[in-house]
Amino acid sequence: MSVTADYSLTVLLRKLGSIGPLSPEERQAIERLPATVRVLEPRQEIVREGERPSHCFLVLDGWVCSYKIISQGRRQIFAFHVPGDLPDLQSLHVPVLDHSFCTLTHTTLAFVPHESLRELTARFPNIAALFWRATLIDAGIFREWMLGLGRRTASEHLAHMLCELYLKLQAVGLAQEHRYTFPVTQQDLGDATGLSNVHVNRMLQDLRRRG
Amino acid sequence: MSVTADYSLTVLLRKLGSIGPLSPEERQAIERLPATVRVLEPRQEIVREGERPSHCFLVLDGWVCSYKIISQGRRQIFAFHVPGDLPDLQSLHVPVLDHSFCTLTHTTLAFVPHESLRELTARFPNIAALFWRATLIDAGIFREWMLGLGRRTASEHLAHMLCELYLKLQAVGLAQEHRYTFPVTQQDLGDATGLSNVHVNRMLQDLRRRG
DNA sequence: CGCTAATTTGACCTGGATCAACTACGGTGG
DNA sequence: CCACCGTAGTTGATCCAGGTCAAATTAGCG
Repeated sequence: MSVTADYSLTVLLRKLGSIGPLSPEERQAIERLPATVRVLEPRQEIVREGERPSHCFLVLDGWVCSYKIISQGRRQIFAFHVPGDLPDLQSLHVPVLDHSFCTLTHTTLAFVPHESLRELTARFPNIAALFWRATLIDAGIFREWMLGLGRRTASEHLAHMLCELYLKLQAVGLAQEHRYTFPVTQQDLGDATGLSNVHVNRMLQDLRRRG
Repeated sequence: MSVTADYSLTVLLRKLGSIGPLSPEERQAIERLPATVRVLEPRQEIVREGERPSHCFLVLDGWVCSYKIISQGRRQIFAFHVPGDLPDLQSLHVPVLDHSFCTLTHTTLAFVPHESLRELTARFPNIAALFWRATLIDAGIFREWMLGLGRRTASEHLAHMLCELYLKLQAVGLAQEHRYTFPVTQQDLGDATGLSNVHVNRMLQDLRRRG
């Protein structure tokens, strides 16, 4: 883990801008948020279930996922987080984390003190509303994942997830022309879809065959 | 569907009180919320995916669930809602619903205009914070369901869900001494756990056998 | 070029689905 | 009071999507 002072929070502006309009003052306040930047290797833990973080982290570059592990190493991934996301925003309101976060790729994160975020949202209710809407959008994605986990076939589920990620990346300008780089292991994809890595592999081949 | 003027929102006080403290003024403001009460039969739709509701509904009595249906009648239930819950609170911030709600039992609902709720939360930021925390708690439950859908065995999943419902009912005083009435069909339980009604039946027998 | 992690392939197995019958039970109407 | 019905709950037989295990083949990468 290394620390650097050179960073830019514009990717957050882009994300919030895709949810609703921001005034110039609001943009400025966001850009001036104090942050500590850290660069992490792939597969490193960021915060663990049970901790009480004092900062939220913003993904500047790379991919992160949230997950939980139960007995016998069974793991369920709940979400993939891409640049612009604030994966543990909820720690502002629920002090102890009920799940963990780790990196999937080389990743750059900006850690912002809870206190600064609280000031920001108190001063700009509109930003608070955008954060709130962002979590409601995430809840909608959760529901879609549940539908896939419970009631879709393996290939439907995978196809749906790939499309969803395309849309998510497109919103922050990281995907165009129906293409994007997908730096996730088939094992991880399995942990997200509730499938085994072997079956993920076979279903992906099947989807490729069908276009 | 019948309409009556005789109702009490105290069950909401109880629910919010189990999340955080409420001042006397706040309690009063909640009790004075204008509401239209309706009594519904079991298995009736309340609001459907795609609608733009102008009211939120509060469960006063009975059980409600949120769900989505995909091709070939496959249905996934996302949550069970019991008295004190405001299942579609999110419609305050995301105008069009992405899933549906229906009753499971004879149910009494109070419909509260969005406008009144917006006034309430604007006037009492503490109430807004409690609502916000309530949705974060729900998100935590969503994650637990995903874990069950994706990575737990059928019996683990069922057992977990039954325990969770016990705790939820206990919070509003509807369960004591490790007992509660569970008015849900095995078919519905299957749609919540991603299992078939037949397998739910067998797993319940198995759990009963083991205590 | 060698090492490690990821993907792919094949053989075989199993948890849970499906289908179909049968039972229990609370109405409801005669 | 009983015959009839519709809705859940049970049970049994059979099937298959997806899991498990293990080995083989790439893909990176220092």
